[in-house]
Amino acid sequence: MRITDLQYYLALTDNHNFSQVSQQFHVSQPTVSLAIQRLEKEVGAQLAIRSSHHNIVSLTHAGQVFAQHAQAILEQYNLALTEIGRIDEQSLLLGLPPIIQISYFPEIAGRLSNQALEHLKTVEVGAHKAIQLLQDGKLDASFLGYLEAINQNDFQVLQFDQRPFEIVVANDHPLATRPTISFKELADQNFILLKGSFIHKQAFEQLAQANHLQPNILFSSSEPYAILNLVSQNRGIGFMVSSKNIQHPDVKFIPLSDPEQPQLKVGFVYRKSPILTTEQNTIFNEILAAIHTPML
Amino acid sequence: MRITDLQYYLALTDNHNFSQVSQQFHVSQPTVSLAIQRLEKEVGAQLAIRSSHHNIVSLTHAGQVFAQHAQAILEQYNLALTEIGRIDEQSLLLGLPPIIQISYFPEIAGRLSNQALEHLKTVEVGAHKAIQLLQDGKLDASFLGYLEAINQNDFQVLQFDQRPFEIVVANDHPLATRPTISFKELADQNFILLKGSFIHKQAFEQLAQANHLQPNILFSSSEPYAILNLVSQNRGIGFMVSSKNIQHPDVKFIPLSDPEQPQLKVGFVYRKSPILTTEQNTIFNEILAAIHTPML
DNA sequence: CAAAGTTATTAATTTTTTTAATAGCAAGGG
DNA sequence: CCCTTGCTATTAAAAAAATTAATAACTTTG
Repeated sequence: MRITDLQYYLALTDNHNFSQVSQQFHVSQPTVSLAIQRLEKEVGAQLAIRSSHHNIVSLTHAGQVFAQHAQAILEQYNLALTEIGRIDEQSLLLGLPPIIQISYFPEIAGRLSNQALEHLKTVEVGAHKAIQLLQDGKLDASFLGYLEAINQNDFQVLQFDQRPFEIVVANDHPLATRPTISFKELADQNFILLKGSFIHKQAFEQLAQANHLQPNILFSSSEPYAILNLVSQNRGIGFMVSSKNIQHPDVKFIPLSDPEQPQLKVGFVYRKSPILTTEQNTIFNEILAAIHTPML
Repeated sequence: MRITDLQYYLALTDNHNFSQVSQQFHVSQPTVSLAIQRLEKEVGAQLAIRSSHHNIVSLTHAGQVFAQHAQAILEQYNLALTEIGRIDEQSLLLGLPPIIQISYFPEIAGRLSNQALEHLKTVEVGAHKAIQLLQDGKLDASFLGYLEAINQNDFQVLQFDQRPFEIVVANDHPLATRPTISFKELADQNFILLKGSFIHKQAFEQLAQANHLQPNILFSSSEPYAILNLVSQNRGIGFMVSSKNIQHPDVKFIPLSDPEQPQLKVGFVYRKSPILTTEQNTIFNEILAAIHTPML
């Protein structure tokens, strides 16, 4: 069985037309015809039901089953090629969601050696995209921010921190003296949110829904300091995970008192048995050591 | 890329010897040599480090990465062959753990049409083995008995019932009048357990451990009625999930009062997007309908 | 019933794979 | 040291497999 035959077959399952497949791959029509016959002989079952009827090639039951496996094989094949293609770059390619980049990565980076930092490349991705890229072999590992535990069979997810979302108000805001605030007290406030952070939005909506509110969102910025500035001018209030990396003299972070509140969970994810060069492995272990030390 | 080349390569990763691989596959040594060269050319990287040195062929980093993918591809290939090989039998092959066979399957079978029952074949398997066989394409679906939620990415697990384990005593046993019993009261009892049911054993040990006991197990039988008989003769007490399919006039099932007690969870598992013949699909849907009706 | 669109078959050609023979290399034993 | 042993690579020839162009055969459609 050859990979090209599988490619023809998979194209056929899309196309339902031998001739078109042959054109797609710049080969003659009998090539495709014979390729499919070869496959059928090898698996011992008819895969496609041909009809000189215009346009209609349908799959047998075996053909449908086989299509799934053919796809899986091709994916694995492509994965192999991209992964091996990436080997020469001796760096470790890391996914980094925006929130982590802001709130955690400075601290983690501080714990890494220069040698490790030099060979570390990061790509900005959300949690969903990160898993996708890992699956495609386009990332070696990724940080993740999420609200609900992530379960991915083939990947190891290490959760290394968790912290609540807080309300940000100006120091001279009426709420600034409060030790805690419940979300439903904020029905009339204007919110300034973090743009591009799917997680902040998700957490915000979760709280809004639980409290049956539809809070007004004044503005979204992808730059946390822009938000703190606007908050300090009392243009609105913020909703953000507190972090020692995000500070402003004129604003105050106030915890929520809601009994059920979303928590930002922060994790590190990688293939269960990653094969790394010794250089990559060194960096990898440094990162693992860094996240195993509690965050401030 | 051909499957046979991958087979040679994988054998080589075991063997570290081109000549032995060639003998294994009854081909000449240059065949293997050239196959590996072809692979290396196709993936664009050296895979094996040869040495005319006796016995030492080692893998490059790329070679190790590629070995993983080669294995995955071969597994998928074999899976395709076995699955397609099973298609002709028009029946649905179902895994059935012993406990389910005794406690649930009679009721479920009663809800199926004759047509469905005729084409249903069952294989006795534990939960672990069931998932293994599903992954190998050797089962279409399986019932599962388990204590802790099962998480399997590629499979759909429907939990359709859950019930506690109970103590079985003879009607004239001193404990027979009790509405409930706590497990730690049973330290001095002789137990008669269900043999071959990994789940019963696991639940029993869980309770024993939680109560810091090492209860005496008098006997294990794989036949539930043998247990009930012995219990009725006051030879010992039983530990079993109650079921209307397992009854005996001279014994009584008594619930445990322990706050934390294991529950037998009963589920049905199948590939997320199963491809079934229309006949199989009919049976499949009947089973789904049957388990969606609450059990007695 | 002819035209258009499809897949299968055939025989010739081309490409790829396999082989037998052999070269070449390194280690180990006398 | 040299010969033997055990290995892989390289050849050139042979065998096998894949591809093609040409064409047959079939079905629907106008």
